[in-house]
Amino acid sequence: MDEGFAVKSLGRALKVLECFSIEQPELGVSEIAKMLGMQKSTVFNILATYQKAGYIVQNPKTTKYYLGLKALHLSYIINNHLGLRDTFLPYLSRIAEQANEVCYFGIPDTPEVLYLEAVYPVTQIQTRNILGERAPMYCTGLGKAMLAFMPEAQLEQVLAKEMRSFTNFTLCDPKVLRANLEEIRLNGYAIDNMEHEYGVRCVAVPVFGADGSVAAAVSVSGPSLRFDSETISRDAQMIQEVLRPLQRCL
Amino acid sequence: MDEGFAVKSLGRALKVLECFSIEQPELGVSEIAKMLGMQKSTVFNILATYQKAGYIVQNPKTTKYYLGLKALHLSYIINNHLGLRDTFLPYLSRIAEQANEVCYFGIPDTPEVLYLEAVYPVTQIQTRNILGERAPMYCTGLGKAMLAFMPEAQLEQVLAKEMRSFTNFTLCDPKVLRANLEEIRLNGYAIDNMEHEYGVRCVAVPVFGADGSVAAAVSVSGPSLRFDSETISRDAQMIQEVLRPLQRCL
DNA sequence: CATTTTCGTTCAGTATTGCCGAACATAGTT
DNA sequence: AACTATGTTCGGCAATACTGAACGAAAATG
Repeated sequence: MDEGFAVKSLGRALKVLECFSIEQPELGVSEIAKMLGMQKSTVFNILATYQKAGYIVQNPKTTKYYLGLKALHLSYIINNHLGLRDTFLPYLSRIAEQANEVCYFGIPDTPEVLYLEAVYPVTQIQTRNILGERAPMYCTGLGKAMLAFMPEAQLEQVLAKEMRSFTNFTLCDPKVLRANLEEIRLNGYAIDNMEHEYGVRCVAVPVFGADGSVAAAVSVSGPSLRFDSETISRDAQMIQEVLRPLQRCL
Repeated sequence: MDEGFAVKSLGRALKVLECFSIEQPELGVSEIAKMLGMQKSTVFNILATYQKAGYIVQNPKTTKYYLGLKALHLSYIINNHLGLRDTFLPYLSRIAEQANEVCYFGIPDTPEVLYLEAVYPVTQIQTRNILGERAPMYCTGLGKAMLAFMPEAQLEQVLAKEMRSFTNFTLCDPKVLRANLEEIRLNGYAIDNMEHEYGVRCVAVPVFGADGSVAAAVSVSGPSLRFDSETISRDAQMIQEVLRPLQRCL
C-alpha cells in the first residue's frame, strides 16, 4: 500500500485527495477509509486538516466532504505558468468557426492527453468545462497526433501499457496502431475514426515547440456523418494553416 | 508557526504548496525553507513526495521546483461539481457581445471574489485565463454587488478587515462604503469607478440563488472613457435582462 | 583561476506525532 | 426499540517526520 514516499503521511493524504472524482465528488469518511484500506480516524484527521486549510469542505446536510475552492488557485498558477492557453485561444476560436465544429486543445502528459480548452462555434450555444480532463493518447485524435511525432523510446512506453477497447474501432493492436501513426506522419494530421467514442470523428494537428518536439495538439471533432473524407482533409489543411504562426515558436 | 492542524505534517506540506504564486511560480528548496522558517531537508522531503505524486515538478535546468499538471485535475473536478461555469458561459458571451466589453463572472468566497470566467467580445482578439483568480470584495464591481445583498453579519466581518487603497478612488472608509452599498441595493447594480484599477470602470449585477442569497455576480468592464453614466445604466439593464432566466434558479 | 558561498541532496538519531482501535454520539433503517 | 450505519473523540505506543550536520556540485566571488 505505501510506496516509498519520503513523507509517508503526506503520501497518504494525497491519496485521500485523489479519491474525489467527477463520478464521486462528495465522499464520506468511512467511504474513503474503505477505498484506501485506512482507518476511519486517520482519514478523519487528514480531512480535518485539509478542511482547516480550505482545500476540502464538509457539506453540513450530508456530512460528506467535497473539494473546496482553494484548490482552484493552484490551477490558476499552473495555467499562468504554462501560458499556453491564452496564446492559443484566439486561434482555437478561429478554427472552431471555420470548421463549425468543436475545437479541442491539449498537451501531452504521456501516456495521456491533458485537455486545456474546448471552444464551440458560436452557432452551438453549448459549452464545456474541460480544463484538467484527461484521455489516453492511443485512441484520441489529439493523442495520436502527438504519438506520431514522439521519440521512439517514449512511444514504446505508451504501447507497452494495456490498451483498452473503447469502441469496435479502437486500435488496440500495437502493430495496427504503428501503421496508423506512420500514415499520420505522412499526412501531417491524425484522424480519430470513432476510436474513443462511437459516432464521433475527429481531425487533429500537432503543434511543435522550438526544439522540434511535440508541444501540443489541436483538433476539431463532431458527429461522424459531418466528417466525410473530403471535409476531414479540408479541415486538416485549415487547422494547419491557422496554426502556422505558432509552429516552432513555443 | 504551527496552527492546530490535526495532521501537522500535512499542514506543513500544504504551506509549502502555498508558497508558489503567480509572481513566483518556480521556487528552490532553500527559498521555501526560508519563507516558512523550516529546515531545508524537511522541505526537500515534502517536495520529493509531491513530486513522486505528480503535483510538483523539478525544472532540471534550474533545479527549482514548480507546480505540476496533476493539480489541474482537481480543478476539473471542483469546476464540474460546482457546475456554474457551464451554465453561465452562453449568457456571458451574449453580455460581452451586447456591451462590446469584457464580461467577468465570479462567485463569493467571502471576503474575496473568486473569478470563474472572463469572456471577451469577438471584436477583441484578446483572452485571459482567469479561473481561480481572486480579488477583494470591497473594491470590485462583482464584490460590491455581492456585499450589498449579504446578511449584515457577514458584511461586518468583511468591513472589519483592513481595506487597502488600490487607487485614489478606492472606498476604504466603512461609512462611505456602506452608503455606496445602500445605493447599489436601490439600483440593483454596482458600479466600480476605478476603485481597483486606475482607468477601469465596471458595472456588476448580482445573481441570486433559489434561497435568495447571492450566488454569483456578472460584470462588464473596460476603459473609463467608454463607460459614461448613460452607457453604465444601459449596460446594467442589459445584464439584468440577459440574466433574468437564471435568477433564483441556482 | 582559486576561493567562497550557495545550492540541492543525503543520512543517522531522536523526539515528535501520526496512526490504530475501541468507544461515543447521532441519525436513519428495519 | 433494536440495529446498523454514519462522523467524531481520545489515549497510548510505535512509526516516522524532523533536526542538524555533512556532502558534492555549481554559481558567484575575489
